[in-house]
This record gives sequence, C-alpha cells and structure tokens, in this order.
Amino acid sequence: MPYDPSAFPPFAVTVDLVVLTVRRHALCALAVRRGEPPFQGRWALPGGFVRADEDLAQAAARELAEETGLRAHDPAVPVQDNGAHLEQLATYGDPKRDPRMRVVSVAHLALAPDLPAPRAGGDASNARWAPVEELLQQGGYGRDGEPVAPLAFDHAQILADGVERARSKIEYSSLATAFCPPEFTVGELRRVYEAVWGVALDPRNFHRKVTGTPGFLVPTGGTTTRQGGRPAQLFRAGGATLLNPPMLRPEV
Amino acid sequence: MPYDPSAFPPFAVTVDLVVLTVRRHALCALAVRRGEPPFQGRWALPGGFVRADEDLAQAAARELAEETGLRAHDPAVPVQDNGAHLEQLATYGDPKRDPRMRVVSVAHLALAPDLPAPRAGGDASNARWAPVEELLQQGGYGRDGEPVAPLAFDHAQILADGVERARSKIEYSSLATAFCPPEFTVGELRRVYEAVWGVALDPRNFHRKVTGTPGFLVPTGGTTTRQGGRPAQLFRAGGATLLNPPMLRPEV
DNA sequence: AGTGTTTATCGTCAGGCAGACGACTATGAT
DNA sequence: ATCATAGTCGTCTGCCTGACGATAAACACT
Repeated sequence: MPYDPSAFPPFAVTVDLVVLTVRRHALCALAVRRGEPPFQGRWALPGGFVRADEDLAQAAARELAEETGLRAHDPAVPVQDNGAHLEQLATYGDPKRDPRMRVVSVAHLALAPDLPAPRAGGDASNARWAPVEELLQQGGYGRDGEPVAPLAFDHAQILADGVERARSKIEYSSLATAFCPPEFTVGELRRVYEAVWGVALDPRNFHRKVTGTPGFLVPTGGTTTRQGGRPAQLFRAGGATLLNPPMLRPEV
Repeated sequence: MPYDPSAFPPFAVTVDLVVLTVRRHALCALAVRRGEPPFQGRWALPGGFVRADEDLAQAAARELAEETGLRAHDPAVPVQDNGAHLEQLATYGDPKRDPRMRVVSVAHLALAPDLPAPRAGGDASNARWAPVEELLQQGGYGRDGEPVAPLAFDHAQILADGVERARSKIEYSSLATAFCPPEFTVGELRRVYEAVWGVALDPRNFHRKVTGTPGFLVPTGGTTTRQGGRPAQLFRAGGATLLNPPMLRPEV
C-alpha cells in the first residue's frame, strides 16, 4: 500500500549522536546535560531537530560540529585527518519515547580521536566525556559515590546499540583507526582495541596481524617514544576499509 | 542542542520493505506497481505511512502482513515456522526523495521462505517477485525484451542496501535459514547461500561446515528425496544465531 | 536387472592463520 | 650499570578451510 498523501500523521524528526572516543584506556561517549524538561538536569545524548531542507547525514554532521567542533568524514575517504567517522546507526520511533509529542530519532554513530575538551554551545559544564559503562549502568552509584541517573529518553538503548556497533565493526574493518590521531603506533592502535572490547590482547600477535594485513597500515617512516620504552614505528591508516580475514574478538 | 519543542518542521514517516526470498535459484524481491503519481505505473518497494500510535517495527510488520500474509518473527525467537525475519535496515531522508513533501522512510529488511504467490490487496497483477538483478539494472531490457524502468523514488538504493545487508549477514549468522521452509536439507540451505551470493559452493565443504557448527542445525530425524538423488537428512534451524567462525563468502 | 545420473555424505591432505609464548632490542628512569 | 617498559621478530601447535577422491542411496532409463 504505497504512499497516500491525503492524510498522514505529522512527526518530528531528530538526529541523536553516539560520539565515541577512547580516553585513558576507556571507551567514552559524549553526554550533554538537559537544561529543560522533560528529564531536566539528566544526561542525554547530543542531538537536535532535522531542518526542513537538510538531509539526515547533513543534520548529523551539523550537530556533531556544533557539539565537538569535529568535521565529519566523507565515508568514501579513508580516515586520515582529525575528522571523525560518522555513520547512520538506527532509528527509534516508539510512540511514547518522548512524552511531549511523536518524535522519530535517527541515531548516528561517530568515532573520534581523543579530543581536547567537549563544548556544548560554549558551556563546558553541560557536556562531558563519560565512560560508557558509567552511562549505561542503571541506577547505581558512580565512582564518586554519587547516585547515577539513567540517561534521558531511550538514550541508554541508543548508546548500547552504538557501542555494540562499534565493537563489532572494528572486527572486520579498519575503523579502529578513527579513534587514533593521524599518526599512531601499533601499540596505540592495540590499546584502542583493548579499550573498545574491554579485553587484553597479546602485543606480539596483534602486531603480526595488523602489520601483515595489506592496506591496513602505512608506515610514515617516523618513530616515537611518547608511550615510553623502545621507539615505535609510526603509521597512518591505509586505504583498506574491509579487513579480510577479520580481527577476531576473543571469546569471553 | 537537545530538543526544542517550540518549532520543528513536520515530516511524514513511512516504512518501506525489502522483502527477499529465493525462488528458482535466484534472489528475488517483492515489488508492487504504483497506482498513482508520482512514478505511476512504475515498480516500487511495498511500504506505507506509520500510524500515529504505532512503533516502527509494528508498522513494518503490519505492512509485511498486508502485502504477503506473513507474520513477522520476534527477533529473539529462532526462525522456525513460516514467519519471516524482519529487521530495521536504514533510514532515508533526502529532502527531495519524494517530490510531494518531506518524507522520511525507515526501510526494513524481511527474509521469507518461498511463498505461494504475492498479493497486493488482493490484486496479484500489481505485485510480483522479481530477481533483484532485474530490479536493480537501470534502464536496460529485461529477459522478455521489454524495457526496464528503474524503481520509483530512491528504492533502487534501498533495495541494493537490503541485498548487501542480507549477503553479509548470512555470513556470520544463521539467518539463511529464514529463506528455508521449517524443515530443510543441507543441500537446500546450500542453494540459498548460492542464490544470495551468486556463487557456487563445494557441497562437501559446505556440509562439513554447517553440520559441524554447534547449534546451527538440529536434525529432525526425517529424510526427503524432494530434490532427487539420495535421500537427505532433514534439519530445523537450531538456536544459534551467531556463527563463529563465520561462513566465509568466497572472494571474487 | 543393469546402467547412468543425481544428490548426499564421509574422508584425506596441504596450506593458512591464530593463540601461546620465548627471545631480543631500544629507549628512559633510578 | 641496572631495571622497567614497550616494541619487534620467531617458533610451534592446533584448527579451519579449500581442493578433491570415494562411497552411498535414490530415480530414470533401457
């Protein structure tokens, strides 16, 4: 039964963003504090209305720039500069997800390297990077002993879906490099995998795997000792986007 | 910048369906003929407006039932009866995708076993199963020499995305069984993979792989000769949804 | 009944890849 | 000088896969 333009219920359409990064060996997401009801004072994912003349991807890129200053990447171009990877995640449209009106939210997933600091319209106290486990634990107590309120709306579900997407996608793609600065070492890339998956990986097998996969990493010639220890080769992300065979996530 | 309920542009929200099945060794999709402008007389994917009190998944399941009579499966339950697998695919919201108004379409992907016949509101001439290559070839000539018009709206893109999702998802999940009747043989399952991927697979290695993966197939005890040749064991889909290690799609 | 065709199923073998882990190297810190 | 840290190169073993031989059980002929 294709479109019947004579009558349709009006919807509001928003984009919500799951912006992930790796800080201090932990997978973190960007959260903003709500300044107005509903869920006033609670943490939520950044997002906003899609404008009348805007594509969904444009709206997501605009929101991402407003919240973080990051430019979104053209998905066809390999991740190289400080731009972020941005892709559509899923769409959430439960009739009761927003108590005010019927809102359909097209969630997007962004992966960014570690950033200096978040900015929410210039107000830093209303935006922060929080470890995803902290944002996802429902009604417990945070590390500072403060009670933890769950995220507003259905944002806990959206965040969980985004985290799972990131976890599975770095298995068979080179997307983990989106968490890294333009030049990085094999060890830094390994710590990204370890943070996202929450596991420890064997440095020797990891090194063999990533350097042996054609197109994954391109040596820049430089070295660095910023992690301490023996100097490590620096790499850029290569052109390969699909890893075959994939990097398998260890069981349990 | 979270929700500002004071002003937002109104959208129409629809669900479009990519319904795939395997018929006569070919991957086919359900297409309906448009009865009214725009794109009158052209083929399109089935779909329709989301109702005011409906969840997106509900709307997709309702459309699926209207077009095919299929009940959608609870995703948590393994595919066993004649119900179809149904999952959200992606959302398409280009401002110009519908010339009449701003329409955001949440596309869903359904995988169904071979069905007796399509029905579009009782009118069979306005619905058909067509091989996906036929629907996706732009402006060529079909097998009957008739000129082929491309699908309406951006439905060629949606269909292509759905096909790619199905092709990749049967690699690492047991979803290929959604194309099979409740009981099926290893050879029938192999022909599903061959049709979806468009490749030939070695029957011996395929048999070893699927029967050796715990939880993928459960023998029912019966046998059948409906494919000719030596009687083959009948299986049901097992509880496993994730295949580890995956069934790798051959290169090239 | 015999022969060929079709499909199913079991087995064998070699190559590739991953996990476990030993060994060595090159820095900075004490 | 010694230690701690991190990076890099090898080795070995087991598992999985692709290629492919062989056998089994039905049906369609003659």
